[in-house]
Amino acid sequence: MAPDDSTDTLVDGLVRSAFQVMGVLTRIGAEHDLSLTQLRVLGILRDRQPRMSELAAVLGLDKSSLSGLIDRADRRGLLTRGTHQDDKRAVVVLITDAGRDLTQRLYEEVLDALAPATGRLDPEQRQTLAQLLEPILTPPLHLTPRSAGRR
Amino acid sequence: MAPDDSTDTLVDGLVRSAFQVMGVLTRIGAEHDLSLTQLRVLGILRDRQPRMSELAAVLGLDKSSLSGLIDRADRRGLLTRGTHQDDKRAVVVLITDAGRDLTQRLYEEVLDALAPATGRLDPEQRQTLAQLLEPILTPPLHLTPRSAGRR
DNA sequence: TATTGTTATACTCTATAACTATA
DNA sequence: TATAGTTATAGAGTATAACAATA
Repeated sequence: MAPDDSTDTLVDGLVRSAFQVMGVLTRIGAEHDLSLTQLRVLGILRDRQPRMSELAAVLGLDKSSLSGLIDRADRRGLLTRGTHQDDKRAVVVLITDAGRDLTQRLYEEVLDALAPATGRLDPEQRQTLAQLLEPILTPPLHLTPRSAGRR
Repeated sequence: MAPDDSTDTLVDGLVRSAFQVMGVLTRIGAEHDLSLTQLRVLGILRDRQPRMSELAAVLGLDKSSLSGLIDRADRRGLLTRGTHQDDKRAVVVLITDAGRDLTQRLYEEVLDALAPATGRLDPEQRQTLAQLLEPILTPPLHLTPRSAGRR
C-alpha cells in the first residue's frame, strides 16, 4: 500500500526482466520441443526426486495437469516414474541420463543467450545485482532432497 | 562462452526471480480470467495502439495466434479493433476504458503481491537494483506510439 | 475417511496451412 | 507478388470432476 517510487521502478524492472528471461527460456525450450514447464521440471529434477504432488505444488499446477506433462516427458525418455519406498500410493519422478544431458545443454544455451545482457555489467556489478536479487527471492519450497531418507 | 562465476550466479538469480514474478502475474491474471499473454497485451496497450502484426512480433507469437487471443479479450470488452488510416489491410488494437480500469487494478495487485519481496530491500537498495537491471533489459521493440502520426 | 495419482472432459494457447483483401 | 489478418485444424497445457488404490 502506498508504494514509493523506488518500488514502482523496481517492480517495472523485475517484470520486464522476467518477460525477457522467459522469452529466452521459451525459445530455447521450443527449439528442443520442450514447454517452459517441462524445462522447469527438468531443472528441478537435477537435484531432487519429488513425488507428483510435491512437483505439482512447486509448479503451482493441479496434480491432474502433471500426469500428462510427465507422460510426455517420460515418452521422450527424459524422466521416469519410480515408486516411493514408504507410501505405495506415491509416485516419484526421476530424471534419466538423457534428461540430465539435455538439461545441461539447455543450461549452457541459456547462459549463452543471456550473455549479451549479463555482459553489459562488469563482474562486480553482476555480483552486486545477484546479491540484491537474493533477498527478494522466495526460498524454494521444500522438496524432499534426493528421495526421502536417502543420503 | 567460458562464463565466470558471477555470470552463473546472476543468471541463476534472474531465472529464479523470473519464475517468481511470472508466478505472481499468472496467479493474479487467473483470478481475473486472464492469461499471462492477455495480461501482457493489456500492459502494452496502455500506451500504444499497435497493429496485429506488431503485437505478434513483440509477443513472439504467430499472427494467427493473436486473432483468437484478441477475439476473447474483445468479447470481454477489454479492447477493440480499429482500422488503420493509411493501410486498409491493417487492424490496430485499442484498449477500452474497461480494459484500462482493469489493467490499473491488476497493476496495483501486482505491486501488493510483490511488496513482501521488494520490502526486504530498503529504498536505496531498490534503486540500486533497478539501476543494475536497466542495462540487462532489452530495449522494448519499437511500436508505433499512439497510432501512426498522431500526437 | 483422507490422500495420491490417473482418467475423462472441456477450454485456452499456440503453430501451420490455406484463404481473402489490400498494397 | 507480397503483406495483413482470419479461419480451420491439431496438439500441448491447464483445471474440474470422478475414480481406484492406499493410508
